[in-house]
Amino acid sequence: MNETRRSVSLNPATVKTRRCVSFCDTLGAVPTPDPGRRSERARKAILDATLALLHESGYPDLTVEKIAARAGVGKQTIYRWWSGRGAVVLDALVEEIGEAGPPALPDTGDLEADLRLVVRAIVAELADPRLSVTTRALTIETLSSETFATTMRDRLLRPQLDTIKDRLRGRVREDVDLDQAVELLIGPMYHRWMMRTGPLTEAYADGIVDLALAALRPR
Amino acid sequence: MNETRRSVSLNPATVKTRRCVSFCDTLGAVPTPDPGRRSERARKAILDATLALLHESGYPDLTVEKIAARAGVGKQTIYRWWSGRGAVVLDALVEEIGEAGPPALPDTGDLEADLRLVVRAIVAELADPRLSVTTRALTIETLSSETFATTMRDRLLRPQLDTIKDRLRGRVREDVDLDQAVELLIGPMYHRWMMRTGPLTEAYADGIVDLALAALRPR
Amino acid sequence: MNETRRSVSLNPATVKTRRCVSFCDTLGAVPTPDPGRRSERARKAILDATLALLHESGYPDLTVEKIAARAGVGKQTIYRWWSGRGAVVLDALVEEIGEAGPPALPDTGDLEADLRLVVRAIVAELADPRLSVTTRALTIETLSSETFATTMRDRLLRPQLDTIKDRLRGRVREDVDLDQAVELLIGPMYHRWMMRTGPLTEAYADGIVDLALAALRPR
Amino acid sequence: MNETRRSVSLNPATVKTRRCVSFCDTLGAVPTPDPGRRSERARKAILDATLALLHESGYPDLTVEKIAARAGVGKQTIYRWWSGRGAVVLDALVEEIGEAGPPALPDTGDLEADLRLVVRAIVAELADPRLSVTTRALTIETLSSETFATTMRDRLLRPQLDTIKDRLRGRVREDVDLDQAVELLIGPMYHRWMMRTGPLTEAYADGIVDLALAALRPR
DNA sequence: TTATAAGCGAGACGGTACGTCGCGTCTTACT
DNA sequence: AGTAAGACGCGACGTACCGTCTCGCTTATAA
Repeated sequence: MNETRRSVSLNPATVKTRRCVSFCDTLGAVPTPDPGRRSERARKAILDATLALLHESGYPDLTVEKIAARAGVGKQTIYRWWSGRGAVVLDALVEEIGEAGPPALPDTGDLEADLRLVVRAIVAELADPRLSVTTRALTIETLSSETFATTMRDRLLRPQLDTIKDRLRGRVREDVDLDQAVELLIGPMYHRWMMRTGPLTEAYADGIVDLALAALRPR
Repeated sequence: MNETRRSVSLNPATVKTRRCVSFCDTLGAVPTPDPGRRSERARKAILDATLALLHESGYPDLTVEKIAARAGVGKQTIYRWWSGRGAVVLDALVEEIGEAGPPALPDTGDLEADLRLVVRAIVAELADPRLSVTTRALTIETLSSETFATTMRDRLLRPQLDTIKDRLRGRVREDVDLDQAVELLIGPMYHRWMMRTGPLTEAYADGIVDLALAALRPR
Repeated sequence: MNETRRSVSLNPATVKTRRCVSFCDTLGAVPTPDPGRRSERARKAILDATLALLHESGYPDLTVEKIAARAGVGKQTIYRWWSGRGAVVLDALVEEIGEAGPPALPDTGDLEADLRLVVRAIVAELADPRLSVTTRALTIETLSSETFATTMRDRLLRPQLDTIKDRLRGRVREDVDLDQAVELLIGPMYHRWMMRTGPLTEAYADGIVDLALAALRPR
Repeated sequence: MNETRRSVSLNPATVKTRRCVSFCDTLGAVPTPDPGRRSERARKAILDATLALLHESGYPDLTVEKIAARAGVGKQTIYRWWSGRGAVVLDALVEEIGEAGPPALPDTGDLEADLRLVVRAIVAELADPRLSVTTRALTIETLSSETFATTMRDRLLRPQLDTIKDRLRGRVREDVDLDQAVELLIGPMYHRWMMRTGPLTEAYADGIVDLALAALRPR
């Protein structure tokens, strides 16, 4: 595979560095007005605009003002229902992923083959600059806000990890903690992706699966 | 006192160096003024102020203007020698870690015992909110800027990973890629830390070491 | 002495942009809903809330939204019957003054003594910050809207001026225009009050009466 | 001869909904940064833009944001030196009037003729919608903010009144207070203008002068 | 030994985005 | 139909920082 790792982010010399946290640690604490009166039209327009802008210009250039303008919506309508940029992005991505349905993990009976598929898919997504913008955005926001981290973990991450976890259950050494097992599979990829310590290729994905299975497989 | 803290996770054997040195060398974007005339007083004040603010209010609240004010320095003096907030933070952390000395990886001959020590130390640091601010800051900046990511990886991360890599060399299965091996050890921890998917305890550290060694150990 | 107005509280407050409006009766711009179904309870609550807020925080801080909130009324109920803040205020003040009854101008037969009384009363009211808020509010709205000005002039001001005019009739030089005569008496006070060009004292009131009578009295 | 005033006013027919404002009562209290560093270019651009917008669209449509945009200036540069819209307008008008020089009051030796000229000029200005916009704006602001009132009175009004005052000195009854005398001349006009209680014509101007002189002239 | 040019502190500048307030309109559910 | 409640699109507010740009004022060579 190629090394065309892309960069969502820009050179610090040319980019107006903005504060990474627009998310104000009040994710669940938005005054929550009566949701019955909420305009579904506005909600949808906002989430759509967010995704569009995110894919067009990346997370650092995403602003509440641009979202509002693109969505044809007043800023207040955004702040009424979300606490800030991060919260909107999270919802937008949840929506996006939700539409795509739950992550499909094949069950061929062959654990190694199945895992290889999943891990390769994740690696491919991380390696693709277009696809990984959102992951990058979520990760930044996760690091910036504890509240965001919690929500993001429960709404987006956990379901995906659980899928893998369920798949491993009963198929690995009995003394192994399943959460640790999943992280053994997932963690190295994310680390390499974030730190750019090496190429994200299919070969790499396979290597990780081999190593993980070597550790997990019943003897 | 802060001198006592050492960042196991980020320790570079190298930079005790100083002077000019900002990672803007690699950037080339800054017009490189005459380093001979640079005020050491200002440089130190800036880095100190940066660390102080970082520990007081965290990375998201850190701004160039605040650094300048706290350091009693003109903003231009910052922009003259660094390309922005991220660059200053990187230098500040390099300084901080440099003072703490190189990371000590014991060599008892017992690979498992040695790794257990290192991994436990890293987990301990990540688990401590006070200590992990800096790692958090670096990670955010890494995700935000490719240039930063490169510098950070080469100057801070690589040396540390190489220390572990060297220790593993010749002591693991021959068909294992050493970079992958290191990430197998390190990645899960960082993932759990970032995503808050579980507790960061000594037991967890030991579990990771067990799993990794199960995968790596020659049969 | 007769109180033509009462008012309370002054405070030219903070910076804010507000909309002033035209008065709706004359405007005809309001779709004139069926007045038969109008809620007297709401009407009263709105006017009361308006007066209360006016006296508490002054005209610049008075907003339609605050009136509605204080009155326990939907904003639409205000906009249905009035064209905006100014119109509500005018009605509220008409109500307030109406309750106090029409201004009584004593008729002792001594023109100078009578005028002295009236002019002193007006000066006293203008000098009292608490009482002059309402005058201030009406004047601002008058300056802002021609429609309001007309209504306000006809409903509030003219009756008062006519009272004085009637008293002067036949008691001043024959060649004098009575409207000008009244303004000669009234104008200077308002000018001094608005522009704060000097103290508003009884002595001043008397001085004005003296001057005006010197101009008006038959030789 | 130059025009002593320029000012402008709003066509009553076009008035519907407008904004009134209050001046934030901190006119003299702006933190006053070092005026030595102040950019004359920016200052001039702001005042020019303010006058232009004022004459184009009137006071109610004047906003700080528009001034900044038109002047090619950051909003902060306005707020750094003024407390708000009212303060800028005041300065702009002072500048405008300052450039025109002090109000020229002819001294023909014939007091009545001279006063007739002045009063006719004022009446003409008030009667002209285009010219009286600014007077209207200043009056609203004066009524809304005590601080504004003070500054406006001292910087704009007093000089003009003093010109008339000086002219009256020694030419009127000795027992007359000169401030009251000036207000006797000026007050009725402003009252009629504001309250729209009658036409503002030359005949009216002359009538006021006749009445005032009847009161003031030594017997 | 000056002059001279660099870095320096200070902070104003043109901007962008923030999060809030209030406008006047529109919608919903209730009376 | 009028009402209480309040969301909506909009526009302006006043603030925070961005990165750039003068200003004097040291201060360390090079003339």
